[in-house]
Amino acid sequence: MQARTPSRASRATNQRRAIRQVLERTDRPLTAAEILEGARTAVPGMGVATVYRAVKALQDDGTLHQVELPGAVPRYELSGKEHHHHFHCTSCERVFEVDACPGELTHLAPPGFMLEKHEVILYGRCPACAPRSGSRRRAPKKPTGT
Amino acid sequence: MQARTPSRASRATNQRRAIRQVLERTDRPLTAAEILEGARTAVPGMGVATVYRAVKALQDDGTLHQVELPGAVPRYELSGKEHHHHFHCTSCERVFEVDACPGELTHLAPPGFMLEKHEVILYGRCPACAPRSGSRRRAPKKPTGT
DNA sequence: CTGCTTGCAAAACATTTGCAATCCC
DNA sequence: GGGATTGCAAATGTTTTGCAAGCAG
Repeated sequence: MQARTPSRASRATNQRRAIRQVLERTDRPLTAAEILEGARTAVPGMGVATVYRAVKALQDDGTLHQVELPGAVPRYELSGKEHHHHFHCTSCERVFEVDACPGELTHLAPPGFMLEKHEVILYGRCPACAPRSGSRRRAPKKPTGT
Repeated sequence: MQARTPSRASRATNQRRAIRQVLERTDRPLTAAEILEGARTAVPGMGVATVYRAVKALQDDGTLHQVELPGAVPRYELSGKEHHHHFHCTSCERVFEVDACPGELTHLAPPGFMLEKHEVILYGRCPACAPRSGSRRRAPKKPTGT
């Protein structure tokens, strides 16, 4: 009943393509700085502003999602995933996806408060930073912001 | 084996006293801006830097505690409370204490991850912002930072 | 007095925005 | 060609820090 709305405000540029690819290649939410670093391998001259603007456009676009964590710079991950939470490594500061969820938490809200949603963040050591028996993964590297 | 260390780096100044009082009078975590506003009724000329430095000193002191929430400016609350979480009102942005806890969440951590602690944040409407049957409390007022 | 504290202003960070040049369609 | 997009730099908003003056002990 309606032709494709061609008025998509989003254009396919090299930088946006690069940004999306970085997110697709990684299995964890990335900070703007991490995205920039990764995207620059494809588009060397990319500036910070572009990352922020593209990330915003891709959010409106529904392509990606912002992940806000306590006392940390926001991360971005591709949309389409099911309800999940995150694990924040206290050593390398990287954030990982956690597909589990404690479930309904309505009963935790004090009387008079209307619960709309919840957020659960787990803290600890990721496999690469675990004290012993650490699996051999990427070397930990702290993101710029904290 | 050692006398009381009198070298307590913390002195009792009007501004620190004022800051502590503001926290004591309020039953919810406050932002630096909220603390400053409240403390200025007692010490009119107080500057922002003093709030941040005092808050830091009072943290080392063990007097208060920093509450970090996703995408929000940090709040501060008095220490000594038991393990609890927070409710972040999506309307007035104020943060409230929640004495409940979903309990042990070790089972949520993916294999290979060592869980050290967890954080649960509830979002929704506080009693003052609830759509209907709202109890008559302080008028909502958004804090400066977001 | 001694040196921790304070207020002011500048600095540090992360993110946003103005603007002219550039690229997509 | 026209408008969305980009890079640069300046602007924001929040927290930190340098420094000289002030206050607590």
